[in-house]
Amino acid sequence: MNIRTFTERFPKDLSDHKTIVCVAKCEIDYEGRSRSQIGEGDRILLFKPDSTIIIHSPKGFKPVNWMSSPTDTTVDLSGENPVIFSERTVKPFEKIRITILDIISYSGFDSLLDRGKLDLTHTEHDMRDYLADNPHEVHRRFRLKKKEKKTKVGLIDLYGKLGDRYCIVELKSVRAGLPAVLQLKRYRDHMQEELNLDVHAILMAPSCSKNPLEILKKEGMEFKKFNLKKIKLPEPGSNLNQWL
Amino acid sequence: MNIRTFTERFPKDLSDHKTIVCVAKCEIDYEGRSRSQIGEGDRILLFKPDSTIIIHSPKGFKPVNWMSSPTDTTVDLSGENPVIFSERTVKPFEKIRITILDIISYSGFDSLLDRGKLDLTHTEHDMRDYLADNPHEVHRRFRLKKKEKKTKVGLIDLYGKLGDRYCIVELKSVRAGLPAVLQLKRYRDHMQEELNLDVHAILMAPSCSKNPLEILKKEGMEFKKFNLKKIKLPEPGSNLNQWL
DNA sequence: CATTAAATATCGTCC
DNA sequence: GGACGATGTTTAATG
Repeated sequence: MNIRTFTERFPKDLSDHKTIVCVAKCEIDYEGRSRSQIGEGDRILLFKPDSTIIIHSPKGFKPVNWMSSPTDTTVDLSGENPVIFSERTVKPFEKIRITILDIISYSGFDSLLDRGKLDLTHTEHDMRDYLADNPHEVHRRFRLKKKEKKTKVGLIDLYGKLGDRYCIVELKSVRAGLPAVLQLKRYRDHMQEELNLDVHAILMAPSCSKNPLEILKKEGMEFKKFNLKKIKLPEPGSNLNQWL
Repeated sequence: MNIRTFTERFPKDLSDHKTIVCVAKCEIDYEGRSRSQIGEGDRILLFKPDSTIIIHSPKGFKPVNWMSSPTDTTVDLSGENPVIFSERTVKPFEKIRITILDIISYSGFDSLLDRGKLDLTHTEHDMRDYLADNPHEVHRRFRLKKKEKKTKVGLIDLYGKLGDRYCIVELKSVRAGLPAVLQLKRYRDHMQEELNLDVHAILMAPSCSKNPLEILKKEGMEFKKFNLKKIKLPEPGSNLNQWL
């Protein structure tokens, strides 16, 4: 595979919705929400049928550059090196220029089909539903009044009462940090102002950072350990299994 | 390319640090911080030399599944279908199982080389440096005392004085929302407690959401519009040009 | 190793 | 389309 073959095969524009996987030595310039430039190097270029472009360096999780759909992508073959040029057609307006210096591999696929639906569980959403169904795991006397109660300063995960005292609960499926503690404090302060009553606030998470935990306690709020991993939840795919 | 060829080519373990790009019909199971399952579909599988695995569906920016380096990845060829199994060797422990149902394309690359260094500009960091050098753009009388001042409740972007009054500045390179406003309020409240003095607080960003802006004003803080795009900054790559 | 905040964050959902 | 919060966020900087 060389550049000549590339110029023959790469679509003039990508409106034919092919998937293209190309390994190439290239340079890349980007301008949009920020700007970037990267010089010569070998990268994996992925052009998706929905016009997404993703460019990976041989290291790391994050693409070195990318363009989110929808984009207009064309290739200019008039110069010495092919130049792929792509512009995002909606806000935020961004553009990228990929100068192809050498083609290492090129493959186009006409009809990749993925009807699979990702079934993701054990997220914070599952935690919230589980505790709404099992309020005693929040507190022996907790009675739920509302899941995801909207307020002017944000969404309270669980809202209810402890005896005749109001109680709000903030949930984190991963270790809680300062933002989580402040989020809870903000909800509590807002509700206390709203109700003109003392409101009990509980943070539930598998763990909490040290400094934020101190702040939480100083503010008279409560931390309660809760690990989603220890809870029996339907396995991913069980929604399908019901049909078998 | 068929499964037999795949079983011949795919390394028994990936310790030889090849880059592998493979398009395959597959099923994927993941378990770690959460759990996921996805049934049969055509996907692009990328195995990087640093043991990163990224799996893309033909749509969208985000991988449908992935594994961050470092991972131990092996393939089991004993059954009817090859099964790629990968485990993360450090926290968070995670694992993924990719069952290969059909191979559409397979390419291995021994020596992809990327020495390019991404030069990214027009980020919040550039905004902070620019305003530190041009304090009058914060306020006509602003005198900088410290960039990135550490406090118990976080990092203050710019810290200085307005006449004999203390002043803190929070910067956002993108539209500011509620978190930014509360971040600033937290810094201000902390500093006022610390100094036992009234502290002026300024939020600088290209724009600010409506509700947060109201809260900011009610709290006696100031919003000042600042758009990095309008500022002349060195182009990406200019750090290299110095040497030419 | 934990903490903290940025990111070209992306994505979903509600309004 | 804006606003808001979760994310298997990842990444980088810092103590």
